[in-house]
Amino acid sequence: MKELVQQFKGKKILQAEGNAKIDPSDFVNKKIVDFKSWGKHFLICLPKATIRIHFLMFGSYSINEQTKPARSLRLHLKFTNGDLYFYTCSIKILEGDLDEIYDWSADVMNEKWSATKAIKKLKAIPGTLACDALLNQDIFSGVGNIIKNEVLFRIKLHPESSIGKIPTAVIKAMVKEARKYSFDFLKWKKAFELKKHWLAHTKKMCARCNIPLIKTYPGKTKRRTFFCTDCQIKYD
DNA sequence: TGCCATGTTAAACT
DNA sequence: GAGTTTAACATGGC
Repeated sequence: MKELVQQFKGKKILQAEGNAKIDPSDFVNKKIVDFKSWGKHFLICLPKATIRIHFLMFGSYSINEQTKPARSLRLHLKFTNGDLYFYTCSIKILEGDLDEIYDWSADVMNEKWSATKAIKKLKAIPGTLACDALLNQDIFSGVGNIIKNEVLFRIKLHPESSIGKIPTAVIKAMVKEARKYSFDFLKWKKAFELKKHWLAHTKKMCARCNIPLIKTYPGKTKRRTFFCTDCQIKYD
């Protein structure tokens, strides 16, 4: 999405409407300074404020639709060269310096991503389970439940392993794979072949052992988790 | 056709 | 006050 909206960078917002809780009329006549993202946050930077979009579970967007979309419109921004539409998303206005609001080094897809800082943050929460740690947006901003399951499977780590008991080499592998898989995820999503590459998520059988995978809702996050009791090692 | 889920926040609880 | 649970959002996929 960030790539597709670049056509509106530097453009002035001619019209703004929608059922967002914030007043969209504030955006009219403001210029888009930049588009940024931090994990699952999409940021529309205006001169003195930032529009923060989060798509939650079912959010969507469209660009330059010819006919007015039938779906309930959360926000529509009109530009001289096209239109940007948002549906079913959370919209919030951020005031102040984004560098103070966001830790860019926590975003797994950001160029400022720091594996070293991620490892330090993990060391500070030894009692946390691996399945919860991977979903912690302050450590792995951008990682969601699918990526969690796939990363754990790929590094052969049991989701209920305690962070403090996991060997350093495996922690390093987790941090490295979280970033790598996120880039693969984007690549496969663009090719509409995301599911084709799932090895654990929603799977019935282990791709390595060919034995049934376990499906549970572990940890504090209680999110759907698929894992193999044979090849994913539990450290506790 | 009904149920479930790629996520987060805030209110309502304990 | 801290921690936990529930509701809300609202739609596509299976």
